[in-house]
Amino acid sequence: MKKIIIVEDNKDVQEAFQLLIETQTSNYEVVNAYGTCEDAINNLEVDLPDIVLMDIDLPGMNGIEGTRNIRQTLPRTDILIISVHENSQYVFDALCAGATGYITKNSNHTQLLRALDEVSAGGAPMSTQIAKLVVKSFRRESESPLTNRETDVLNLLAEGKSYMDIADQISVSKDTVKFHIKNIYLKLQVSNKIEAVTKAKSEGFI
Amino acid sequence: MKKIIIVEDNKDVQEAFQLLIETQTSNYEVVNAYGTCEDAINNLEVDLPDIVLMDIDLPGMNGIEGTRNIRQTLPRTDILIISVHENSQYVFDALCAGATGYITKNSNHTQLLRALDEVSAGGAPMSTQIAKLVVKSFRRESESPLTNRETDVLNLLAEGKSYMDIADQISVSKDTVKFHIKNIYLKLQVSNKIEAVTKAKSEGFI
DNA sequence: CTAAAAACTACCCTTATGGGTAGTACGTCA
DNA sequence: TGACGTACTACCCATAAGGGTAGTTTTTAG
Repeated sequence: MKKIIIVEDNKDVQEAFQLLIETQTSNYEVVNAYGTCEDAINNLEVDLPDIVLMDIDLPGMNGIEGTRNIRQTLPRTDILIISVHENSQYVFDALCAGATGYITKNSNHTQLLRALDEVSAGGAPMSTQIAKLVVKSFRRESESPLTNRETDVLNLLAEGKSYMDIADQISVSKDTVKFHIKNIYLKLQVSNKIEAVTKAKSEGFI
Repeated sequence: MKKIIIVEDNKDVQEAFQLLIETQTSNYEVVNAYGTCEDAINNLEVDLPDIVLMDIDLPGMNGIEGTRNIRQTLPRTDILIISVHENSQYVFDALCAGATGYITKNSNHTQLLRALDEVSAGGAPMSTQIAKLVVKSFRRESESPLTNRETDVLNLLAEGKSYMDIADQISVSKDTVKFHIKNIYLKLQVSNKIEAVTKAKSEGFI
């Protein structure tokens, strides 16, 4: 039997979740429900939840700070964010804070219960649109101003290779490598390796 | 009717997918199946697929390069990776290359068909363990071996500052900065700025 | 076919970087 | 109290990196 606590300030939603879990499942029990993270955190040692269902918009400490906080105390507890926000910043912040999954409030009952099962199975449930956001964050969209050769050179530079290493690897002279790098700096408006690599990475050129 | 192409060198798997899609769905049709990315790419303009089912281990161009390539030609086509690898590097590389979803080959028929529906609905299907990997990548767990001072120095280094810049900024001598950097290299087992910054970032130290 | 764009080579010069070695000073934990 | 970790300073040396200039060849696009 997995112990669940709910952190949700809207009483109706809180009760709906509780009812749903208690009537529709036999593997989960809601040991407590709180309206604020502060309250939940104060009782963590007593509740020892396996799973926390966490809202984001909460009075006082928000759900993301709460997530970070709870994970420090109970690192093995899974925290499932249930939020109205599909905004990418919220999602990433929550995941960075240590949330296990992120589903939206408009998910239906079946989806919520499946999410609980997925969490228990070591998974990371995310609603379709959320998963899309996460995947999108891995993608590079923008057009690179760099030529293929320059991109090759920059990639090697990013690996920590020296001019000579790069020259050997792409079979050109050291001066040619230097030439390409000078052009890269010009295009990216930087003046050293680190800045070039950092900028190129953030822009998705490499 | 969504058009699908399959890129998979194993004939049995290829035919299994094809059969599955043709017999179990009415919204999808397999317009072609190829054993290599090269073949698939050569026929892209003719096939104009809505969805590409892509293997990773392929003779010649691998599935990740293939994904990058296809996305350049047909940016609106969804590419669903179907791979045996649950290795995080493969997953991230695939997502970075522009894959829409990543499911493992041991997924059952229902899961594969659901993945197709999710892709069509604008989602990003991932099998449970894959989603977990992705979520984990947002997390920072490890303890930094660096002292506070070293971390400060490394952060400035990561901004592209020179030894002198850093010295001025933290009000120590250039030699002291050098000293810290030497220790950073020692601790991170690297030998230049780029490697240090890259490693520290990937380990979450900065 | 021709004019760019891209890739390439070369040389000069200054500063930055990385590696080695040798110390001092301060706080803390055993 | 004495070893250890941290922070700091200093000097030497070789090589890497960055910036400037001046060209040739190859590819690509109009």
